[in-house]
Amino acid sequence: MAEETTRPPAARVGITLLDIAKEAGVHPSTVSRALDPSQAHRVREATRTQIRGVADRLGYRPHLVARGLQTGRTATIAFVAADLSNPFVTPIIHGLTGAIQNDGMMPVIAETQDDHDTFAAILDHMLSRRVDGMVVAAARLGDREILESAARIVPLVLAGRPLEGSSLPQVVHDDRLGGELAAAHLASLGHRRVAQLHGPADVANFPRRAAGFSQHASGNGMVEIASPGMANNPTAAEGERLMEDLLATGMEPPTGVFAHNDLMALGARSALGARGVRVPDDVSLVGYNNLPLVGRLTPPLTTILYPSLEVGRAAGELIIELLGGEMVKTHDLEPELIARGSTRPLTADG
Amino acid sequence: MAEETTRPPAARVGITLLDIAKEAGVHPSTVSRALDPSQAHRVREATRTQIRGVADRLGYRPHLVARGLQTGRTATIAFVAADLSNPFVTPIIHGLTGAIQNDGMMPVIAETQDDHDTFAAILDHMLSRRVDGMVVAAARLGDREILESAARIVPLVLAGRPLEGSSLPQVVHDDRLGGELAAAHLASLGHRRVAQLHGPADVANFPRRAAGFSQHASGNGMVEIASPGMANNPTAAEGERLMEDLLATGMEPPTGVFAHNDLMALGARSALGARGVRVPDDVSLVGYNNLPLVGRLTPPLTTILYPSLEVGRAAGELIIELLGGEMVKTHDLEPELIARGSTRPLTADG
DNA sequence: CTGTTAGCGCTTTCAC
DNA sequence: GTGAAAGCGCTAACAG
Repeated sequence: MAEETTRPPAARVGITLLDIAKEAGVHPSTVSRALDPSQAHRVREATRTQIRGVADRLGYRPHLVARGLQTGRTATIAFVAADLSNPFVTPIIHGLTGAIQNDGMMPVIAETQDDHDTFAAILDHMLSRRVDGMVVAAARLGDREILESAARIVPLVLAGRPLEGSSLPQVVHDDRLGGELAAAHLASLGHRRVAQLHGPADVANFPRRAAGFSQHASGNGMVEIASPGMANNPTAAEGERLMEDLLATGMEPPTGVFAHNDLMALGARSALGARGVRVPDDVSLVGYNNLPLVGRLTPPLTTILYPSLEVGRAAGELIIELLGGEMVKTHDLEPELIARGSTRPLTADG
Repeated sequence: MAEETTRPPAARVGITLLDIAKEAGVHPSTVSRALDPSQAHRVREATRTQIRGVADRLGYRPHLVARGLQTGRTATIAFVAADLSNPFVTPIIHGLTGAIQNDGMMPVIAETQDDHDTFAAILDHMLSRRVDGMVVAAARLGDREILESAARIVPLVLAGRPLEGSSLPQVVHDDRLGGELAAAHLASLGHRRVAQLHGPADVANFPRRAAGFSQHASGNGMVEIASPGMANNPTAAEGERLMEDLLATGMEPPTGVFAHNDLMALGARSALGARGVRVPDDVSLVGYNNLPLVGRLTPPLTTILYPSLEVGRAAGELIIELLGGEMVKTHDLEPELIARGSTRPLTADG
């Protein structure tokens, strides 16, 4: 005994396939087919255009959550950064977004703040959201297990920060070569006494840069002044601190300094300026990343190009390949020296 | 006649409530309650701890998509930017993420590239995703209707870019006052001949900054040199172009220049440098935003602080209030002059 | 305190 | 070419 239909419990918020089906006098599944580009050919043309007309008129909008529950895919890629305030991550997000947006996919963003437990919680949460894939730019050495465990469940790509001793798919950048380029550049300018400002050791980029630099330096007769410790974070404040410590040792200062990233280089510049040491007259300074603005500093900063935008794009493409079951062809993006005004030839009196 | 159970069609990927229920010998809904903090008290303690034990042992992870379909909420906030490569948006994302991440919410990011149709498509897509709210930092004048139409469906907050003639909830920043501060600063340094480098007119921030500046300038006996057009985008390249055009007019150049944002100021600096015009010796230069690095330029850039981080955070809080059905108390964030080395008192010979 | 039942909106066999 | 029926995993009435 059919009663009058009662209003559904949840406030009706949108048009559903059922609404269209009723209006068009067909079955919901027919509407589903007519509206799905890959199935539309199974529906007679007349029915199809009629259905589409009704859908447009009613302002139908597919319910991606419902579809996701059915299909198991959410058209969503997790992007996990350590610190969103680092200007180095923005271009990665930018590249990633561009690479996946065309496929209707979008990144969901979270930030670990370089805390392991937060990281673990975020990975877990992303899995609960059933993201289709993850791009991780937050890896530190201690995070390997949680990352590999997540990667067993969903395609996961490392970008921006590599991970020592892991075989996870990643967008590879040759940090070691970057370090070599920095040393080679200083060597070519005649510098002999050099020093590095080290980024944190558990972020794999930095030890690699350090190794490349040291190897080239020692192989070319340069003297590398032992560094006064290591940055806790790769920030300007830490670069400033390290540079101060170096100057405070009282030993003869280096004529060439390689800071492991641009932010640290900026901090170092401040420390040098405060001591009356001029760049590049007294000290040549090399950074890493080529952040958007460093070319406009006075003097403009010599740096190693890190192709962030391309890294983000490559990560997106990699994820999409992985989703399509394709072979993972690991992308490989080379560093490049950008010589600018913060380095100059060592003169006789320098 | 019970046959042997066949494998479910879709590859089993995770533990479900049903698995736990079977294992624990209770009904799925009891499991649901036991695991939901707000319902757990309705379950006997013994049952509850047992259920939780089983859940932990099995590695249960709630299926947020399924939950979302049932509850109508996705724990997701859309963030729509015009251009993710503008360093001005990162802090907004950062602040937003921080403000909502504690509630288990995360931003999904998309980029309009300042294209109206792309914008419309993105809004539509976000609605299809059933995001719980939207934070929009991409509004241009022509986007009003699509924004208001989206706002009728889901809580929507404007941040970063206001919208003329709209009553959408927004994080308010007083751009007009910012313009006044710039003019007042130049006036206090004795500058009389001034000019503006205008950002695009359909991004509401810029006309407001312009109006504030002009009003204060004319009210204080300054002569504002007519600008050579307007930037198509608020970028360094456009700032450079405008500054070149201004210098190329051949008329006596201004001694004080207000660029509508820092990027344009940087471009202007390059144009000035190329002509041998020194900052601040010949021209005092004021920007807007206080981007992370501009304080470290030589000379450091005088600018108006735009509190991006707080804007992002406030937008997140506003959205959460809106979701909770609270009154919208519009946040209000003031500009602030940051006087640095790119401006200096006008000397007799200047 | 727990089980039953229904259903969120969609896709997807399987029939006809 | 279209309809029927089932079910993705969960929550939320309603009983008892």
